[in-house]
Amino acid sequence: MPDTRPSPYFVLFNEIGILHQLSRALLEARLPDGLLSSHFGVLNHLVRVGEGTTPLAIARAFQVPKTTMTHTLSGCVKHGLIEMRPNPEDARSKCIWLTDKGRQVREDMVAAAATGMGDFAEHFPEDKVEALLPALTEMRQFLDKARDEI
Amino acid sequence: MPDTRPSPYFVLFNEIGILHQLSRALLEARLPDGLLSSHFGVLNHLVRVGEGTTPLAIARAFQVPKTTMTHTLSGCVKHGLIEMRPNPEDARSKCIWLTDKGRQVREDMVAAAATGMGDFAEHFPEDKVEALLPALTEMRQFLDKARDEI
DNA sequence: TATATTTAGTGCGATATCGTACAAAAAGGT
DNA sequence: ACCTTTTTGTACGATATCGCACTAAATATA
Repeated sequence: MPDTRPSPYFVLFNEIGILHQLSRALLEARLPDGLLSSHFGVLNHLVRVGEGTTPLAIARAFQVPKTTMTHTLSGCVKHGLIEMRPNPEDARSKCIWLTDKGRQVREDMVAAAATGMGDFAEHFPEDKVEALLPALTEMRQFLDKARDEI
Repeated sequence: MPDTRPSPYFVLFNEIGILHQLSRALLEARLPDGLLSSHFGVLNHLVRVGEGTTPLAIARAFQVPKTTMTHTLSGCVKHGLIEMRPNPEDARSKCIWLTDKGRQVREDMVAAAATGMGDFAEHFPEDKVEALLPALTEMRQFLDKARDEI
């Protein structure tokens, strides 16, 4: 009789998958027209980490293949949220900058997401969430390294 | 000057997105040929929760749209991992059962994933992971309900 | 019973994701 | 300087995802 009790690791990654699914669906339900959670992620990243980074750096930050990021960025360009300038230090590369519209849209998205987050925040106060972050971040960093090695 | 410091909620969902990305990529790198993390999830679910459930119930469990689950299940059928029988209690519905091959493949997948999990388990012992699960599960359940209401 | 509403699953179309292969530039080795 | 290897971004094709619309069956209502 083989094991049917799942190891906590499977449960963990299963929960993470579902949480990702749910949070994405919930966010996108509140975003305007064709805006996607991936676009939101990029805009947020640019504001937080700083503009002027390259597509590859962004892809690495989100741990998605660079082709995926190319596609996502082209979607942002099509929506007029970002612009791609040549990289003065590397002719192969590009630099990503927010447009004014992109900054504005990001503000709106944050606001929209925040209202949707209200109920959530009531049940899960900031300090409770913050308590989770170190472990999750540590796991992320570990898997990040493992990805290169394994 | 608008806020650039992200709320812990954004960080949380960002980490979850990346963790999902990484764990999926890591798992699929160890799966045979065309097998996908979604297939693995379905097989695992059938073993854990029990066979004979319906496509819709599985879709709800993973919180994906039912069309997505239809597609995933048809992939499993094409790989000979599951079979769909008519639901004796509801002629519209189907019941999902593992095939012998499906059970075998699931065993192999679990083994393959487990070897890849070895390093991870060293750094994150079971009890550390278990300590995280209640909060994550609670969040999942909350968002689950919120999805219907909002 | 007859009709309306809800529910389960699927076909279809649009789009996202991602692996492969590629071109151009950069970096390293001779 | 020349050649090789690595790196950056992209085009392309295959497949996954998912919203919409539909059929058939079940359920609720008149």
